[in-house]
Amino acid sequence: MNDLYNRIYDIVKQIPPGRVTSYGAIAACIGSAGSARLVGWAMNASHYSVPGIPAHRVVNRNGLLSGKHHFDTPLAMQELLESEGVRIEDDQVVDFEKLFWNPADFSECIDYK
DNA sequence: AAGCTGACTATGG
DNA sequence: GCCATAGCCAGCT
Repeated sequence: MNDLYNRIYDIVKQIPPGRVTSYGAIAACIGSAGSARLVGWAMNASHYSVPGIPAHRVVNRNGLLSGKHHFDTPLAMQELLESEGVRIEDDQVVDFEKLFWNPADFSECIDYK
């Protein structure tokens, strides 16, 4: 239900392919705005708790693949993103603003059930 | 129990 | 425009 992690998982799982979002957006979505770190921490937890979390679609506000080093291989994140059509340049998402997916835009966040 | 760390962000110099 | 500092929550040592 409304566990912090569950909200994050739910949002991240809703990220469409070829799209990316930022930790801050998710944090704001779950109501823990300012605690973007929790999102990253939750991602790390989900990594071994709930597979199927496209953490590679979550990058920092700069569009940088900050979490790539936490994947099985540092290149896994980039490979996955490129596989979805997202171009990566210098560990950074190209056209990040255009590919940015705002969870609040779908209102599936705080307003959820 | 107390302190540090961390896949962040915003502000200030 | 880039480097340094502060604020934030949760988990781990």
